[in-house]
Amino acid sequence: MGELDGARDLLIDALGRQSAFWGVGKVTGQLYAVLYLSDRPLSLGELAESLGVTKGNVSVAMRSLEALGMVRRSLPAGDRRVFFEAEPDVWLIARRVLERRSKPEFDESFRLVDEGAALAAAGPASPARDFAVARLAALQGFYAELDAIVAAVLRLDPRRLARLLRLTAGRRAGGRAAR
Amino acid sequence: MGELDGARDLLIDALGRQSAFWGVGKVTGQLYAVLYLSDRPLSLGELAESLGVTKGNVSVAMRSLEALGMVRRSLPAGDRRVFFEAEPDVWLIARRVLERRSKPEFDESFRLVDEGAALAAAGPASPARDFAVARLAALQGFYAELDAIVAAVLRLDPRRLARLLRLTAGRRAGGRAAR
DNA sequence: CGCAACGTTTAGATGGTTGTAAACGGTCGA
DNA sequence: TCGACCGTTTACAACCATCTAAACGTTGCG
Repeated sequence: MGELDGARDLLIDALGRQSAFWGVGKVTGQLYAVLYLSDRPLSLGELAESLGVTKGNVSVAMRSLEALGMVRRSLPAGDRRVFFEAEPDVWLIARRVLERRSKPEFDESFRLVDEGAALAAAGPASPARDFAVARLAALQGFYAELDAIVAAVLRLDPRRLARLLRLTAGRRAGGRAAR
Repeated sequence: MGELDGARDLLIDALGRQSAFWGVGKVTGQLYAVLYLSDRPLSLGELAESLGVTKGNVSVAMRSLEALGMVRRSLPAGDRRVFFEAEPDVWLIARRVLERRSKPEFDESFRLVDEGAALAAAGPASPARDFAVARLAALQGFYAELDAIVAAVLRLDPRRLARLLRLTAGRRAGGRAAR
């Protein structure tokens, strides 16, 4: 079991870094790592002990994980404890996070840029205004393209998408890689 | 000029939100917004005044913006002031940020997962080990696919990429009109 | 009943980030 | 060479997120 524990510690480190980097808190990712490698659901107390943190800390972190759809809660009959198990489909998780967390923030900026572009276009003509209008139009184009990419990532089968992009990248953008 | 100022304030808000969301600090994005809409380079003092923050604050923020390749510094002959202008290619910026900031963090996690997978595979066979090995293999697949997507975004022309993905998405799911 | 186990909530400490204010150093013009 | 102007750096204050510890409410069991 030594190697398994070592592997688990490495994953705890890896996912803890990731979750901290994406602004979701360190223990959040660490808890997911523990559940991801566990072949049975774990109770809140077990999770707390496995990371050496308090139950209160785990309690709030699990709420975030549930909100992101990263874990499921199960309540066995005849047991007061609540058990958690990891959602194993990491692509599903990535899509959900992108959709529920990044997308709204992104859309709000998009809306503000649209509003600003309309406002600037309504102003009296001047060199400064023309410059700003052109810049805002370029920014709108960027947002639109980014939106298309995000939409594709959200809707396409990731395996197919990765292969498609690998092919296109290999051909240096220009070949027809359809099949 | 009223409409222009309004539009500028909206962009300051939009990009300030974005930069704060991506963990780069609020004023950083705000400063870029000011420069992005300015038809002439601005000095550090002008930037500080336009946002109502101190010059010291602007000084450090501009350092970050330079490190990300989001602004350029120009030193006109016969003027002690330093002037800044925005890099206008937002796709170029997005790619650079993805490359210099997200990619290393992502690669480090990838490496740790690889290491963990190798370690787990080396351990004595058991149901728990087989489970963990399978899970880690799935995670490695996820990272590999994600890597392919990121590589494509980094290398392809964004306009072509957006169109390609729009087409593919349209063929697979219902057509999605651009905004 | 009363106790024990469990998860949740709250108050407080702690650390990291972000901003200000002011001292500092360098450079140009008079 | 003096003085004014700029940008940079430093020290410090304010804030926000995160964690712990402990009180709390609930539930099952003897």
